[in-house]
Amino acid sequence: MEATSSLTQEALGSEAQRDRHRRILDATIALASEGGFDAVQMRAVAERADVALGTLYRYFPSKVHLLVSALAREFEQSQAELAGSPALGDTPHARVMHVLGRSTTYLKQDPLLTEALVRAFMFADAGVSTEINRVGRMLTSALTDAMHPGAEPSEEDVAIAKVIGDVWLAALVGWVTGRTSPGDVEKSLDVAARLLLR
Amino acid sequence: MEATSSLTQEALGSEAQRDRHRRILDATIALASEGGFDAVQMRAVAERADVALGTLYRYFPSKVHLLVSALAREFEQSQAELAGSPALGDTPHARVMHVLGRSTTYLKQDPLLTEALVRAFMFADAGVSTEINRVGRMLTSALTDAMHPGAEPSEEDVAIAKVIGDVWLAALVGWVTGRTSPGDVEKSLDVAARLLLR
DNA sequence: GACGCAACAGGAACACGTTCCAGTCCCGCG
DNA sequence: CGCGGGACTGGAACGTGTTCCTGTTGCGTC
Repeated sequence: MEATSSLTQEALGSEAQRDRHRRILDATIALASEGGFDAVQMRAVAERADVALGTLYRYFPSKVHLLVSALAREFEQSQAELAGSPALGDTPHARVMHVLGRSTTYLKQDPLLTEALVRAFMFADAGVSTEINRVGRMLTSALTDAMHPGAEPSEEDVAIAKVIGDVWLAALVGWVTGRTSPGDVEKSLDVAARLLLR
Repeated sequence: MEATSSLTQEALGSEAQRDRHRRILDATIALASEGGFDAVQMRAVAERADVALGTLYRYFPSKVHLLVSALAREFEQSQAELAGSPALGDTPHARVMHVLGRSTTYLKQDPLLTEALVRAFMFADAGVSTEINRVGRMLTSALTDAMHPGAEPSEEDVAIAKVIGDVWLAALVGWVTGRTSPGDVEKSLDVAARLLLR
């Protein structure tokens, strides 16, 4: 296996370039954690990552690309961490809620980072659909696996997982835009999962 | 009843002010229809509405407020137009899809306007939650009424309507960000409604 | 009709995303 | 070692959302 986990689809040539790439994403996550979407300013990212502004734009063509790429890396890391611990629970509903609860708990711990990433997700256009679809697939497969561990998901399982993903997204939007509380996110998900998994 | 339908929560004093308010929202809708979110530039809105930039900001404290207010007015108007024509269909699923199909058809006719409004919805913060919740309530009650016409909606009806609203939002986001087609919006909604209304 | 004041017009100024350019550095190749 | 070209730096510059300031106008009050 590769040593450095494919950070994006394109392989960067030199070691120095991989390092710049990593520093930029690190700086992005750090700034987002500290001050949310607005604090991720391109000049600030460049300065903290110790690259010139033009270089930052050479690596990521826009702020949204940058944030979505950072989101994808974080999501991948957390999924990798969780890969070893299966969803607990006796019913599909319980296991799905376990998976969703873990993710939501993680997001709640870093509300500003969540705000930045969700906002970027919302503002993305077709140009970043690759990264976005990657995140969507990871979530869908995590949910279908929780519904029926180890089994090949049926078409209906996938449809249900997608609906739950939609509810999750809408609930996150409500939360990061300050209209609902993080508790409401889990409540919405519980209601949706109950309605869908019966 | 009032003659001029409360455009926002606050009543504007003079006739001239109500007229400015209307002109501003008209200009917003027109620019959004022509060029989407990016074309709704505050200077352009001010010029087309024939008000000064400072005046525009006196009426609407941000571009997002402006767009969400415009969305609320449009939504209210379309709901008022549709109030006379009940949802057709023999089952809750059919009636809900009829309601959703009408709205989606309407949105498809004006994709740039839809893009502008959905983007604004996504970028809104707590300051515009009043308008946003108004839109959400209108949608929810339209759906619960389609599910069981004339009846008082049960708690479960409301929960189902909210999930469908979430799916609708997520599907619209996918569409306006260029990741899916308008046809996919209706497909997602159909799948969700089928899963929920059984 | 005169006064006072809030709203408005016109426009400058600032912040941040984005683009662009001139000069410099690094690295492989002859 | 010297060259050439791509990558990087530093910084200027532009567009648009937002703020602010100054002067003017409309309108209710006396």
